[in-house]
Amino acid sequence: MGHHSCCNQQKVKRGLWSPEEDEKLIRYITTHGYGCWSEVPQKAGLQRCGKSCRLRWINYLRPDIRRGRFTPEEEKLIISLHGAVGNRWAHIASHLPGRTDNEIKNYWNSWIKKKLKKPSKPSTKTTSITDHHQQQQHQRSQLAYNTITSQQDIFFTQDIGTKSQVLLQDSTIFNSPNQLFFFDSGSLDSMTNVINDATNRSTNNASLFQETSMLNSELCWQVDQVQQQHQVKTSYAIGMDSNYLSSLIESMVPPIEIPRNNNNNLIVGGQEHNNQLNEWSSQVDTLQCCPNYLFWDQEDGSLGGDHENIDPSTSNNMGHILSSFPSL
DNA sequence: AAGCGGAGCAACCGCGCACCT
DNA sequence: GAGGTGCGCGGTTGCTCCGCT
Repeated sequence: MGHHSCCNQQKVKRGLWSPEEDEKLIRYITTHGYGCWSEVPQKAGLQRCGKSCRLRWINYLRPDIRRGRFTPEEEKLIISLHGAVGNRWAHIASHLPGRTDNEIKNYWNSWIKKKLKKPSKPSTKTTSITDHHQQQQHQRSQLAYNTITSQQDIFFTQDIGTKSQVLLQDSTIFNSPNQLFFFDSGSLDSMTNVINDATNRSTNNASLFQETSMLNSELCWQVDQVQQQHQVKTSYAIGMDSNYLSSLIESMVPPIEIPRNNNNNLIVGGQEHNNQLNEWSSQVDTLQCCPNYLFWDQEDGSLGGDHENIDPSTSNNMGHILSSFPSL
């Protein structure tokens, strides 16, 4: 990849924009539109590179920019979306009209720093979260849980394992009656196979992971308050990226034997798997799981709309999910 | 009042992707 | 297909402001 020619010019100005420059840019774009950004500075009489003009316009000068404090609703949405898509600020911003990715990013960075400085609520139940990254994720999850207090909270989450782990650790999380969790999606074939396989081999937990075939199509995991004591009555599992499998299974799988061959590799569908499946299954092996945590019931609700082709990795689809989300 | 440090935020940098030639 | 260019995005930097000592 070569350098961008517009940014190599010696005479381009950098640093803060003056009001005169702002005015020139606004005047030009409002009359001509921006078209090709690399041509904007020349045509607008600015000694800036096109990139700089674009950034200034998008992040500051656009007429539809909303400034000022983030509302609690916006905060919640940011938290939820960040849980779902991570640091994809542009995607998050697309769900917050008038807010820019830069603004959200800055807000998150300062906000998260502030929150993390506060001593986190010590967990009453101890589970081996020794890894630093896991601790960070755990903190983030706790943060989300502590922050979101409405009755019907929605979590869009990538770190499904962390959250489910937290759920299992902390019964107070179940105090909210209808919490919904969205997970990023990916191929579920192998996971479904594993779960099916594991379920078939489980004698004591036949009710677990019922209807695992639905894993391929559904996207929501609903926690029902009725089932307190760390038991989830109605759970909808959904498309998950393979990256999340380990922690998910870690938290959900009942204490069953995962079939392995002599090389300690996982056997799924008669085939040996020595990839991620082994990673998570090894964690499963060592984790203490409550046998009655999860029930996978037949899906009887719908997120609304046609989500056959949902690709949660795109903001549009996430927007679709959000907009079609049923009011509970 | 001056110095210092942290918070907030605007802007830059570097990379990846898409498109065009 | 390869190279050039434009755009968009996430990460980072550095400036300004403000509170504290």
